[in-house]
Amino acid sequence: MNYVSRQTLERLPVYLRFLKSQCIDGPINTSAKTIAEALSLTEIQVRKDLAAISDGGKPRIGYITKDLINDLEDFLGYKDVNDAIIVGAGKLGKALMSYKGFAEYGLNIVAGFDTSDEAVGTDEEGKPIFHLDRMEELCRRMNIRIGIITAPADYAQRIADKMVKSGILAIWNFAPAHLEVPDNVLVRNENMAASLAVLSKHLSEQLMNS
Amino acid sequence: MNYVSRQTLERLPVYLRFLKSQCIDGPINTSAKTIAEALSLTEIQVRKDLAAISDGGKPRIGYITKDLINDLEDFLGYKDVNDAIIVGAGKLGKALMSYKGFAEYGLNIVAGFDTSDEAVGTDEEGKPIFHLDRMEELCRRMNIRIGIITAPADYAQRIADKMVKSGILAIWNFAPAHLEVPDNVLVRNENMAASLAVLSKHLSEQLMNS
DNA sequence: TAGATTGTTAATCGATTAACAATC
DNA sequence: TAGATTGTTAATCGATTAACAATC
Repeated sequence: MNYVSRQTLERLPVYLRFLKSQCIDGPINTSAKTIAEALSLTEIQVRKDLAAISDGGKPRIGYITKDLINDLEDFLGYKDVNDAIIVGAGKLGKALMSYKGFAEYGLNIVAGFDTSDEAVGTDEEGKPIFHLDRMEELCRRMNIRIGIITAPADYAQRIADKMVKSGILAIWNFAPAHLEVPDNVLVRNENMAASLAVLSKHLSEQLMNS
Repeated sequence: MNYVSRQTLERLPVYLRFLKSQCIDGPINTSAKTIAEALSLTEIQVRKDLAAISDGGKPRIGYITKDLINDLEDFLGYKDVNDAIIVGAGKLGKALMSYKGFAEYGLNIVAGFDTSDEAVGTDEEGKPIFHLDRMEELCRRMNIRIGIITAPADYAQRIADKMVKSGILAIWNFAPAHLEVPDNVLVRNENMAASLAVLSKHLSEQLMNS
């Protein structure tokens, strides 16, 4: 499979979502132009992205929708299930635990962990919340590779350390904290502050010009 | 104030967070090197970013921590309060409504909206949840400019349209949907599927090489 | 065949990095 | 003064866009 840049990789699920959304009564073929227009991208970019992960479309016809969906799902690994655990069973943590949509992406959150007496021992949509002390053992036993951090920032680094020790290789970090991890471990920050900065900058520019 | 690229803008809150985290007993001065090492960035990048938004540091000394914090907060508008509303009072919506941390960024969620009988009429951390029909009137009356979408994808575009009609200029979209809005309105997608794609790609690469 | 659409090669654009002069 | 650290100008790098040949 070809090399795919970070930017391309992030667009692929967007293409897939669009293709699936039109699939029910959908056209047999879809052109790069159609996709580009629907998603406010350029035709050329869509073609280049798709060239990297599909066997290619046919001139004058476009891509076979069904095959393209298939290729995207293959490449993104949506058909394999990745088990994950989540640390921090506050409101955000519980919201993610009970979100049904992740199944579509092959993400399966198997359990939550916390240290508070209130949370530990309860369930969230049938998913158990254990004490943090039991995390390593469960991760090892179940071969968990993905960890999600929804704990307060002060604990984030310690949790990340614990995750690394438990064999986790990819961390999805919702805490406003920079995490230090070994090279083979990837951290993806869901950086709310960055998003807010972009929103609020746009706002101040808009209001300035009026 | 200088032009600041999207990438720089997204890093600024990270610098600010670091500076604040060390401020209590913190050093009077902070160098670009210190910041870069703490955040796994390069010195040069930090300097260039900071040059755009501060009066500058002093050779051999670095930046005056207190002033730098001040400049960053000014630039990012953390001292002004931006009121916002949120549509979709499910678990994620409620989690965001009750998150105290947004205050630090100058974001103030004033109310939630939903259509379900269960949610409408209730409170979340003292913030009322109204019926969606009342959104436009409240936005107009309170001059709301920021809207947050935490509703199912199927409703996202209709909600966005309603937000635009209500005078909202910046939309923070958590729904897995592409939104069409006028040019003067900015959409920031919190694209979970993109994050998962990056995590899962890393994982498959790591597991392949072992 | 004609023409729409693909994939690729080259050009452009913008962000990051390097080199270096300025200065406390 | 010497040397650490700043800010700026130039070089590099990578992603996007444009141009165009290939083809169904």
